[in-house]
Amino acid sequence: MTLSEENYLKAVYHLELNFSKGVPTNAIAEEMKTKASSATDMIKRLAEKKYLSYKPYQGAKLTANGKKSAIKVIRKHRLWECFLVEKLNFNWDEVHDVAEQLEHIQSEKLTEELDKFLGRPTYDPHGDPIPDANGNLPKFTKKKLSELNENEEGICKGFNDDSSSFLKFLAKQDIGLNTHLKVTHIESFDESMTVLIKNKEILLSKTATDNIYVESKS
Amino acid sequence: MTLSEENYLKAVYHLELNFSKGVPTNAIAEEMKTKASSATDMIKRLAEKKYLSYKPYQGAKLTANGKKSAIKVIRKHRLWECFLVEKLNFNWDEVHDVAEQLEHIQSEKLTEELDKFLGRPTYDPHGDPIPDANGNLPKFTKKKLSELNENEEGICKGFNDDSSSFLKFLAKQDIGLNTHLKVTHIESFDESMTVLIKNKEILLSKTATDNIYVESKS
DNA sequence: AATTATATTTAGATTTGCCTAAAATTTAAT
DNA sequence: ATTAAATTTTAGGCAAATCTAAATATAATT
Ligand SMILES: [Mn+2]
Ligand SMILES: [Mn+2]
Ligand SMILES: [Mn+2]
Ligand SMILES: [Mn+2]
Repeated sequence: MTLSEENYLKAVYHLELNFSKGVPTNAIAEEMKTKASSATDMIKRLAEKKYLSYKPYQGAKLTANGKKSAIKVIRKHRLWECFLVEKLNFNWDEVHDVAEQLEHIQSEKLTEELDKFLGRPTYDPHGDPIPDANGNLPKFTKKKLSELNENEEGICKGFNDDSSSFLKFLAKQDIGLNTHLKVTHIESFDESMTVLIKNKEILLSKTATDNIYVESKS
Repeated sequence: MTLSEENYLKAVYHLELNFSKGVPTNAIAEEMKTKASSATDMIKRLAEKKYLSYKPYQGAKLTANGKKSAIKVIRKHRLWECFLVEKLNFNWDEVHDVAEQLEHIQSEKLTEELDKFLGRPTYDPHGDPIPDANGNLPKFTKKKLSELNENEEGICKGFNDDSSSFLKFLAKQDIGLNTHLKVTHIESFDESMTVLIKNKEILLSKTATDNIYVESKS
């Protein structure tokens, strides 16, 4: 499997969480920052190789095989992110791009030994669960911050957007993994939220609260 | 620079040690396990990009720029080999192929932090010197074991052939980095050597002694 | 139901890296 | 100095991954 094929599989895997039927070509193209025609070509190749099923105009669905392959790549990505943060002094907002490269290194032994070396972590620096060697993901009851009601409390458990700009924004607001927070007010007209964090009240847009996962404390 | 371009630069760098004029196309092709025609194509591209100078039929010579790029890749290769052996329990005879992949990861910060994490090592698990961030190599007065005379003693400091089969052969003979040895006899007709290592006498072919570097103890 | 708009696919090109076979050049041997 | 052998280059093609522009299918409007 080529590097590009792996990236497409990963993209489809992530998108399947948001699409009940097949994942549309356009969604895949957007995720891969490429054109729909390129996506079509690659989807056909991956279908040919039995990594996904595909009917023209009906989108793509990963096969069991494709899902397994995607999860392997995601496992490596998240393990490397742990390594960079915990061993090499990287900040959590600067690991993603390097992990995008490291996730394609092919060596079962390397992945296994890295996992062992890191103490078999279950979550990456962004709170995302790390699949084990068999592809099993730890259970994860995540809820969007935007789903909390006024006066509800929660603990930050992850983020939907892994981009450096969003993570830097969070750092500036003093929001990190396991940060405790309380919703003090929801502005009805634009759904923006006032949140109490470490004795400071901060205002978060709906766009922001949609991308923050919390464990409801109730 | 593409992954393939980096590998060619590295190949030319290593070959320049054995060729006083330009490195012949055939030598590059052989090192890259490809055909002379492919090598010609790539040499032209690298010359176009000013990584090497090239006159048809006269072979290739790295420019200062090309040499710098090659050394950067070699630095990463050897640092990763240290990491695999010292942190991830790899055996020295199984790190090369994985390092061939890892050496292409692009991140100045990663290389620098890895170097720091490993304690700024100066030699890799095979005894090869690791260039520093500026491309400077530690001085290295290596001599082939085959150059020693009868009754001379030496300390093993590195190997020319990094292949798994050769390293496994060395392990079997109990030869490793810093192993002390003494030449007890040289068979004149085929230049094979009898060497005393840890109170055992073993016979080594010329092919073997040409690939073992020692520091003469005299 | 017909029309318009959107999504998707196909057609035709481009770049990188590789291949084989044939031509050209350099080197070695008669 | 010719001829023969080895090396190197050129010519022509192929597969992966991408692109733009045009054609086709599906979805939304009137
Ligand atoms: Mn990431
Ligand atoms: Mn992550
Ligand atoms: Mn190596
Ligand atoms: Mn080495």
